[in-house]
Formats: sequence, C-alpha cells, structure tokens
Amino acid sequence: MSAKETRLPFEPFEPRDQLAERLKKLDEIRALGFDPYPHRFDANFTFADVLDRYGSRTGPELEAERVPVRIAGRILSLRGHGKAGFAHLGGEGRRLQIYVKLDAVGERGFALFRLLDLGDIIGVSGHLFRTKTGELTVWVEDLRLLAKALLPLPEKWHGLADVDLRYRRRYLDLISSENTRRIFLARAQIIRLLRAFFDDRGYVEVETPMMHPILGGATARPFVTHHNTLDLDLYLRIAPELYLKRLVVGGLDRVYEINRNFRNEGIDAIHQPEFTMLEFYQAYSDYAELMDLTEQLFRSLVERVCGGPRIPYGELELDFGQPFARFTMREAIVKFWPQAAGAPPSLADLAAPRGPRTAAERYNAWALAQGQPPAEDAAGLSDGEMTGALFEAVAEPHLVQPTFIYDFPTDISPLSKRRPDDPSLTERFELFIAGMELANGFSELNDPEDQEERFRAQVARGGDEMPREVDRDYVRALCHGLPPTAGEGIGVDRLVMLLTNSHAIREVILFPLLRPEAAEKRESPGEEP
RNA sequence: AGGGGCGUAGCUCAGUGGUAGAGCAGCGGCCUUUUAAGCCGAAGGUCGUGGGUUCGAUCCCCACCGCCCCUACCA
Repeated sequence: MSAKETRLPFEPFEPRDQLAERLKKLDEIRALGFDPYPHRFDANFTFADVLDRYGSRTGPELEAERVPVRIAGRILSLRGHGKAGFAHLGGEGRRLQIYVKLDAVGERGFALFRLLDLGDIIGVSGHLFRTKTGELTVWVEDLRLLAKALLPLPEKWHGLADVDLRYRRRYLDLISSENTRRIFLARAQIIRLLRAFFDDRGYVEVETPMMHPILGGATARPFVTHHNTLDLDLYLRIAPELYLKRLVVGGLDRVYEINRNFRNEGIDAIHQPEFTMLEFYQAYSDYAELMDLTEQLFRSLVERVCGGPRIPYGELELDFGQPFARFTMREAIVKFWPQAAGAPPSLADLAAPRGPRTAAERYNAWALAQGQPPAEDAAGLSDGEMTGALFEAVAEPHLVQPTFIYDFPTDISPLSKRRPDDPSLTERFELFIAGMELANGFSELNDPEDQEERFRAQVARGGDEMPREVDRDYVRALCHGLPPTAGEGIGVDRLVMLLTNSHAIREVILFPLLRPEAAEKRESPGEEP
C-alpha cells in the first residue's frame, strides 16, 4: 500500500492511510501558499452571538443588512457539490452552516476548500444569508485554514460508540457528544455554585495536603508514594478531615475544601480511585444544623442546575421540593422491615445488647429463602456493626427520595461525638438519594482523650485500611481546644451524576482511571528513557 | 475475586465447518442552495491472541488478553 511507503514525520497513529492522505493534502495546501497553522484569527462573532442575534431574521432582512461575519470553528460536516459546497462549523457546542462557492472565493480559495477534511479548523469571512431550505448560513468570501486535522473525527452517524474510547479520547467525545459536553459544563456550574453557597455563608476555602505522612480521616486502603530528598513514604490522602479540623482549632471557624481524595479500592459505577470531595466544617454547630444546611444546599442546586425541584434520574423521579425524610438508623430498619419476614423488631429490641444480631438472624433467614442479599454477619461483629449491616440490607435499597439517616452506632463512627443520652450512638448522619450515599456529616469528636483512645483502638486492630500510628499532632491540636464543630463531606462526582442524570461515575469524570491500552503499557511512567 | 456477554474493514454491524459482506468514512470521477446530499468507480480484512479437533476453522473445543454487565468490599 502506498500509504505505508509515505514517510511520516512522527510515529504514526491509526488510521494510517487517512493520516497519510491528510499529510499529503497538508503539503498541497502549503504548495498553494497557505500556512496550515497560522497564529491567529480575529473573529467578530461567536457561534452563540450569531445564532441568537440572527437566528430568527428572514432571508430578505439578512440580504438587506449584509451582516459581515468573521467566525472560526471546526468542520463538522462537509458536502461538496462540484464548484460549490456546504459545511457546518462547530464551536462552543453550537454549529453554523457555511456556503463556499468558486465564484465567491476564487480559484485559490476554492482549491483550499477542496483540500479540507472533517475536523479541520478554519476561519471564514462573509455575510449571512438563508438557503432555499431556510437555514441561516454564511456566504463565504474568504476562507482560511487555521489548523489541519490529520486524524478523522468519530463516525458521523453513531459518534464514538465505544465507551472505552469515549473515556480514553475524551477530546473526541466532547466534539461528537452533546451530552458529554452538557455534563461537564454542568459539573463546572455545580462547583461554582458550591463555592458560592459556602462563600456567601462566611466559609473560607482552603487547600490542605494531598500527601500525608500518617493515614487518617476515613477508613480506606491508601496509595503509597515516596519523597526522595526526605526519604519519606507518604500516603495520598484518603480524606482532608484531620487537617481541616486543625484549621478550626486555629480559628478558621468555617472552612471548606473541594479537592481529590484517593482510595486504593475497587472501580465500579459509583467508585473511582481518584474522586472529588467537598468537605466543610463549621464551629459552634452540630449535626442537626448541618442536616438543615445540606437540605438547603441540595434544594438550591437542583433548582439552579435543573430548573425545578423535581428531576428525572433514570426511571426515577426525585423530588427535592418536599422536606427530606429523616429516620434514625434504627427507625429505618423498623420502617423498611419486610412484613413477610415477620414482625419488625422494636426500637428497644435494636437498642438491647445482642438485639441487632437477633434481628439480623431473623432477617437473614427470610432473605436467604427469598434469594435477597442478607445482612453481613461475621462472628466478631459488635452490636453497632451489626446494626449498620442490618440497615444496609433492610433499608438502604429503599432510600430513593432524599433521606437523612442519623444517629449511627459509635462502633462505626470513630470521629463523631457520642450522643449525650446514649453513648452507643453518635451524632452522625448520611444523606441517601437514589440508593447512593451522597453526604456524611457529624458533630465532631473534640475530646482529645476519647480521640486518642479511638485512634489507639484503630491502630491495634491493624489491617491495610487502618493507620499504623496515632496522629499525635492531631491529638495535640485537640488539646489546644477544638470548639464544638460540625463537619460534613459531600461526594461531588455523585452529586454531578444526580444532577446530570448520569448513571456511571466515569461519565462525570473527564479522564477516569482505566487500564492502560496494550500499546501504551511499554511507555509506563517511572521508566527512565 | 465469582457468574454472564462481547471481540469480523478506520467506524457501526451482518454472516457461514469449504479462502468474507453491507452502510458510513477515506480515494478517483460528475455535480454552483445541500444538510445522514446524490450518482458512477476502484480500494480496503493474518475474522482479538495462542493452541487443539478436522481433509479443511472466522465458525466447534481449550487457554489467554481486552472491554461491558451483574454479584461481594469501599464514598
């Protein structure tokens, strides 16, 4: 094949024959005296401007005005007709048709037009008119190539159908999928709104370390890295929590951070190793106030991003207009207990020693007979852990509409403050929507003795997910006095999923972590050239 | 990690135990208001990889690789 014999200036990409073809055209364009990569183009309109201002003007009105237009964009469609042709230019998610004909652009301009391909970036000058079929179009008088595309766009009818490629070549996905563009514009808007919400309430945005010498702030398996000069192993952070609370000790009474956390765990529809978390802390406050604030935040986001209180999510309709449902964890177990599994346990049963286990045994007997997933039941589970497991099996799948679950067992909440009336429970809540956990907040534990004790218990228990040493400096900070403080984390990726009706976390992360392509494996990072 | 599905032209997909097909894209030709433009022509494939069964495998069997879905752990 002749394409293979063509000498290529760089390590070629597939499809090679089309690459070679386009390189050939590039040479021909240069031979015509055009610079295929000029430095600038002075447009006088954006696509949105033209379409919004002239989209409803009639043909005769446009002819009378002869609106001069200079506009630049990518060629998204191309239809040649001998000595004339149409194309659509795309930019900012909009598109505008252009009409190029020999008489109007001259021999040299038309020769250039015939050497253009889908994907090329061009600038045109001319005036607006309406075609026979009524489409607003630029009558081109001058045509410039601004950047040659050496590789083709995705297939015009199906777009980028290969999901894997959509994530690997997000730039192509953004060109060819309007929905992808919409999702990431919404994501940017959501993050802007989050900042505005907290800025308006006197919170200070901060950035705390992403590399931690001591694991803490959550229970998760970490990534480990190494600093050469200090000869120090570091963990990529699993949570910013302990640093943010140090700042509250330091008198930043309201702080928030929007940034990445890293957890070396599984990847699925709602988990990515690198994910974005909003965490915020408010001194002189408690978890009840945060539930109110969270409800306000979600309601206002839904209103502003989606334009109303009710939003579709797959087959579901989620309603943020009503007050969010609120149940204690034990209440939720009672409420969603299936009738067929016999009489539900009472709140007192669940509070009694070994009560959660007894209830779980009854539930699991029914669940196994029904083929339903049972509550996790390991021999060593405490009453609190058993309660959590029972809640997950019995209640969690039912939490479709926005619902707060609060008063978590102390055993599964190492950083939350105990309830004064019941030390087996903590002042902690989670917000569930569409079966997903969206937020987790609590009244912060600020008793340094209790904290040190709980840290020691974690270290003693051991395992990949536990810190290997007590964060002494954090305890010291608490010794200087952390005011009564409430704090919360909100999973930003999941929030974006919800507000954009996306059903996989990879849809809302621009470049999600994927297994490297086979061909890329050879050039793995870390290898010296 | 376990179960299921998929892998055929650059892309989207048909198809058969007997040497492989369409549409789109690309290439050549015609076409000065088209829009999934149209018409004519030519080209494009080690049927994911490696073994096995068979006279013969893209098809059947085994293993591996990659991707997707479900299930278990984590936000």
